Amino acid sequence: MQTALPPLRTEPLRAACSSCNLRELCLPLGLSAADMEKLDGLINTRHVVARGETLFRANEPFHALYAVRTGFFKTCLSAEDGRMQVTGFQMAGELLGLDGIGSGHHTVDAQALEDSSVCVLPFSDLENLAREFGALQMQLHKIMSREIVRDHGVMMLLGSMRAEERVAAFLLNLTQRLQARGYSPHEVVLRMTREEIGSYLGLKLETVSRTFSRFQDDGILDVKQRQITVKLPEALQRLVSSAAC
Amino acid sequence: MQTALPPLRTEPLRAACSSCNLRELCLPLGLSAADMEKLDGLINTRHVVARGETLFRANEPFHALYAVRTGFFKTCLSAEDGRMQVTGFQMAGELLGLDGIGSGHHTVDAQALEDSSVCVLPFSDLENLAREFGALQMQLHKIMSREIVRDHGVMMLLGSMRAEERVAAFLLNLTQRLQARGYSPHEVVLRMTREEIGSYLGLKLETVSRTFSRFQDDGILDVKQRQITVKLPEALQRLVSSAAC
DNA sequence: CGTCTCCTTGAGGTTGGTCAAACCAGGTGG
DNA sequence: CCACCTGGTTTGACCAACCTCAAGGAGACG
Repeated sequence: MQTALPPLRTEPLRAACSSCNLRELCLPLGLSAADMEKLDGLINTRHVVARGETLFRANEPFHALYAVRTGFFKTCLSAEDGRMQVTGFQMAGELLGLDGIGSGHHTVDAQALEDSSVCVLPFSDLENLAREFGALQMQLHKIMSREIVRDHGVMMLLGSMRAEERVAAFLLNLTQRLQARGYSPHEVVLRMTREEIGSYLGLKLETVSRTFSRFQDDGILDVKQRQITVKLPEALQRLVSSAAC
Repeated sequence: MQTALPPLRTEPLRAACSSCNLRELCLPLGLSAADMEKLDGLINTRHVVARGETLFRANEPFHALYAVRTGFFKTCLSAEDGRMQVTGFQMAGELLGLDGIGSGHHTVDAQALEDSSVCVLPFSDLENLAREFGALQMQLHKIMSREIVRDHGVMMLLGSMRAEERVAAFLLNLTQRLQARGYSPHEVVLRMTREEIGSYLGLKLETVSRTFSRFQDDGILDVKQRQITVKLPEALQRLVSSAAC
């Protein structure tokens, strides 16, 4: 728990969307070269967030979306009584802050799980630019819609899957996203604790740990602390898609 | 289960946003009179959906958003293995179809739980209009963002609340939305079955039923089938907000 | 009046939670 | 270099919340 907010390091930034190797995974997807340059003009700061620091917290005023450039985040919703629910894990190319648009203030905490950097997208500028060219508008709408669809998937997970299926689905999702970023889908280094995984999946940390151990006994995984080797991805897939049998 | 799709009754519509008594709860919220008239031009059809019929189904192509005019809907996500998860219940003034924007096809089934009618908002027209005037763009973004925030709340519910708290939160949410529409927050007629409530809350129908019975024994509710009288809303509130004690 | 769907209630079982102890890796300081 | 500490992880024993299965009841409707 941090009490004093460490000031975020802010760097002037020249490297922009048009030269970013994440552009096919991020907001600029589908934009023409000309449009992308206009988007470049909007992004003039990058924030560096050290592991453990928060990019923003619930109730802070909302000004901007953030695109993860490097690193790994979690978003966390806290209830009045102190309970926390991890609502997502974000990696390179993914957007943070969409929850703040509706009310004008953030509703979750966004915390870096490793040293990270983000591009700052001032939201009113983004809306103005989106009015200028439809491709950006469409891309923004798609990203928000996909976040809704992702959330529905998590509801399905939490509402009607058993512990094994939840963990399997979680690992598959993680490996697929890593693969889309050019990493091997077989080697995963977990950036989050068992407790954070458990919170996301609606399980206790002991259950997550036990499930990892069971998967290891079954030859599906190799688990060495946070280093996971997926030996039988198809076994995970089977667990997720036909578990009701 | 319906196999033959009954054709949706479509009516030409003159009554539009500017004269709709839901305008303060729906998309036009915050628009000037002039802007609202432009929005009127976009909405030229209304669909009538009989109880039990679907407005759209997963995998159908996405063309439009739908604003519930009268009636009540559920949205349902189905997994490959046949499991269903109710992802939401929508009442007058709420939007259906946001999930379809990202992929161009719907990802859930939207089924009417009572005879209902909706306004059809062709999405490409809506995007064009949103580019013309920022107030509409902003309102659309806010609605999508609030849907994301709502989903996060459901994750909290499913991930870290016990059965009693889930049911209490569900009833409170329902009564609050009814109150915003001018109904008494004490009298609720449930439009959905125990099984649908259970699916939404990640519980079995028997657990929902037992929880209702317990609340009745505790004097919090009066339950007569689907007619619920909330006698002690503050008891529900207490359950939701301080249940960890 | 029979049938159908939905709801209620009971008895018993299972999954995952709780509590507790021990382990492990990494960092710190003597 | 090693002892110690810390946060995170693993594992076991036990327990309870919720699920499963089953029977019966209440309305709605033809």
